[in-house]
Amino acid sequence: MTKASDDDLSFPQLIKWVEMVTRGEAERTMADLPVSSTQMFVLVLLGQRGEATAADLARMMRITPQALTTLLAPLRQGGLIARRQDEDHGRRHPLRLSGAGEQLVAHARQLSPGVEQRLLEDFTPSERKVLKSLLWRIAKQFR
Amino acid sequence: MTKASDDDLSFPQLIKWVEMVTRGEAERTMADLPVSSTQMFVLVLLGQRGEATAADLARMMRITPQALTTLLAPLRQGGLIARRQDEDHGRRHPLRLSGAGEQLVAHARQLSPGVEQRLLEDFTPSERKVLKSLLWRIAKQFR
DNA sequence: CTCATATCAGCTTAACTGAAATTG
DNA sequence: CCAATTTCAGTTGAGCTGATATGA
Repeated sequence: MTKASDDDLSFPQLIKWVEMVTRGEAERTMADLPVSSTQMFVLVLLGQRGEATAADLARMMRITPQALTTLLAPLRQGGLIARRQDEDHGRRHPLRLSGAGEQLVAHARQLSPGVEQRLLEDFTPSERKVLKSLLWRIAKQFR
Repeated sequence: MTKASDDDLSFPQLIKWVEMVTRGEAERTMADLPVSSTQMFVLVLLGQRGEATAADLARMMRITPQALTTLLAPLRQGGLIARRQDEDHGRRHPLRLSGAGEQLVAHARQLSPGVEQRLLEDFTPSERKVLKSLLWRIAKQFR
């Protein structure tokens, strides 16, 4: 039995640490992709949603709509995202992945298991499943 | 049984999402503290270590030593970190929390349970424990 | 009028690369 | 000479606030 070091860090700090090392690992693995890890996350969320406005995405990520506008700019400019005019609400512009965007997300997805393997090397399949399921329950609240 | 939506996102993306919403929650809770969430994380790591060089911290966080130098600047300038000269290795400068740094970390720690409670509202105590223990095992590899 | 959406402008912070000095 | 540590300089990305325009 180790000396209760699980409690040395609070939940927000633990998440921060794991995110930093995961991002480090992922960015080295996906260095040749034309988007940053945050931009990729926007694409992934959009792919999962099918269609969403910029305001929707900002709420899901808990950042300001302004921050999302700047995140979106290079993605639109790179042709990864398509925008249409909402028929009923003139101010809303629903977004979706373009064909190129879908391809890029699919490509990134193929690289993910390698990242996971390096970080969760000593986890059993069951432990991995439990971890992802618990994380998913947190994220889901912001879907 | 829900339709296996746990697999819709890869592990790196799940972590990214949870970190973003956690950071959002934590920064609103700790808005009056004089450091950002990343700066606080440096302080927390240092507090846990007792003493560490800038190069040590950079390795733990998987960022470049240069990035860490810039993170450190406001912390040293704010008197939250003390630096000493290593007797044996002239180039090494071990760091530790100052009294003010320790106080600030302790204060932030008091605010953490509120953040955790809002994010893990529907988690049982046992589920919270499992989650933190699994996250800790990932982070530990970079200690 | 008010609320939501979208976007422009300007700012700060947190990363990066490249280069240099110092020490073992 | 080489490797590790620290730091300076310059750059980019990702957040923020404030302001503005438009539409339901």
